This record gives sequence, C-alpha cells and structure tokens, in this order.
Amino acid sequence: VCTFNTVIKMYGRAGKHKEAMQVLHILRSAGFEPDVVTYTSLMQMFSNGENFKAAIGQFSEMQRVGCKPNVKTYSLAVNIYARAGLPSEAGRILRQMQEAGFVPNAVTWTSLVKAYSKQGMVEDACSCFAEMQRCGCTPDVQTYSLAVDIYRRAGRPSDAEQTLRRMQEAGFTPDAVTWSFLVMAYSKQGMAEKAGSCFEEMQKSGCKPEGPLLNAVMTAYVQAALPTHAATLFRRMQCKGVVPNRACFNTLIYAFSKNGQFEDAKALRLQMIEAGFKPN
RNA sequence: CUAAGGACCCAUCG
Repeated sequence: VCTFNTVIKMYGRAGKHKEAMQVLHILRSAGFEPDVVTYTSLMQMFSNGENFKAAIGQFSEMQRVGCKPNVKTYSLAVNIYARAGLPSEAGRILRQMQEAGFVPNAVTWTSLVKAYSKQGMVEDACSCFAEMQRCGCTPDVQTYSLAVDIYRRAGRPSDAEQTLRRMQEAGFTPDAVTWSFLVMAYSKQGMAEKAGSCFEEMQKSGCKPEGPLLNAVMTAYVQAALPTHAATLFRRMQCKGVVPNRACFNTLIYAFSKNGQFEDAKALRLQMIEAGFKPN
C-alpha cells in the first residue's frame, strides 16, 4: 500500500488527478485496501487543485468505508474548508475530531484561525487563537504570523504590531512572512515610514529580506505616493545582493508609469527580462 | 524520505 501511496502522491503533485485515481483502482484490484495515507494524499491532491468538493468527498468516503481519519487527516479537512471559505464547516471538523478523541495540534488550530480570518471574522479568529492556547497548544511561528494577518486584513496595524511583539516576548523570532504581514498592514493604511522601519528592524534581527518582503515595502512606498523611495530601496537592495522577484519588478514598473517616468519604466522592463522574468 | 498549516507576483475564475 505504501508503494501505491507513493505513486498516488507523485501523480497528485503533478496535478494528474485521473492517473492518481487509476492507481487507486489498480491498488484495489491488486487486492489491497486504501489506508488513511491513501485518502489523505487524495484529499491533498484535490485540495491543491482547488477541487474542494472532491477533496471532502474523499474525506467522507474514507469514513463511509470505515477508514478512520487521524490528526493529519482532520487537520487537512479543516484546511480544505478554510481555503474553501467555509469557516463554520472547518470549526465543525475540529469539534468532530475532538469528539473522536484526537487532540488538535498547531497545524489544526492554525488552519482554523485562517478559516475565520479569511472571511473577515476577526472576533472568531481571535477567540480561536485564544482557545488554542487555553487547550494547551502552543502557537508557533506560522500561527503567530496568521494572528498578525488577522489584524492586517482588519486594517488594524497597531494590533498587528502588538501581536508580533507578543510573539517575540513568547520567545519566537518573527520570520520574513510574519514581517511581511505587518509591513502590509502598515502599507494598507498608507503608513510607509512604519513599513520602512519594520524592514530595517527585521534586517537587524538577522532575517533575510527576500523578494516578497522587499515588494511589500516597495508597495508601501508606492501606496504613500513615494515612488522614488521605492526605486531607491530597490537599487540599494540589489547592491546588497537581494534578488528581486517578478512582483518587485511589476511594482516598480507600475510606480514609474504612474509617476510619468516612462523611460525608467521601459529600462526596468528590459532589466526584468534580463533577470529571467517574462512580462505579461 | 508514503500523507496535514502561513506572505508577494504569475496562473485560474468572476
């Protein structure tokens, strides 16, 4: 079964749903029964393909045939409902999991926090984050990052920052993703100076500024009508060896165009191509 | 090392 599961996983990663399902049939005709890993792999495959109905279909099917989901399976089911924008269903799965005698872990809770925050349900997301801790589950970097994201979505940058500070007090080091949520929280409110100081603090703390984060800071400057700051930062970071990604180029080309700097925009487009990115 | 959670762009859909 392990062998078949591996093959299913590989087809799943390649997005080859039909082939994966064919392997499932071969598995059965070879006299084996799919196990919890088989079903979880299939759920993951459909979830990655954004076919949430099929993903949950596998979850139901396994239970129908008496294959018991485990913590990973339940966590994935919560995440599927989170991504599908169905937070109450996600919460239902977590309760169902507890009733079945399983203890939700950081992965499970993080998915549920995301389910609520994605739908803009700030209060529910926050109480979920609190309940997780009441249940004795310690949030990790990813959970804290999503907690910061709750306030970013809600347009509350100071609460976002407070969450990041609490995370540090709890002994965790914010990573590039955590910082990017905070930067975007400030960016959304036009608070470009705040975004810039986050960027500096982040670098001092030893976190490497990767493309997405650089883009978040540049976007903050552009939003605040400071395209020149964005351009300066872009060049300075390039000299420092930070590799800009496609998003950085797009942001800066947009900034130049909006500012009437068409020659700069055109030059950057060429530079973008040289860097191996195709303009769309 | 058979399966689960977080950011930007791209893609997709509206």
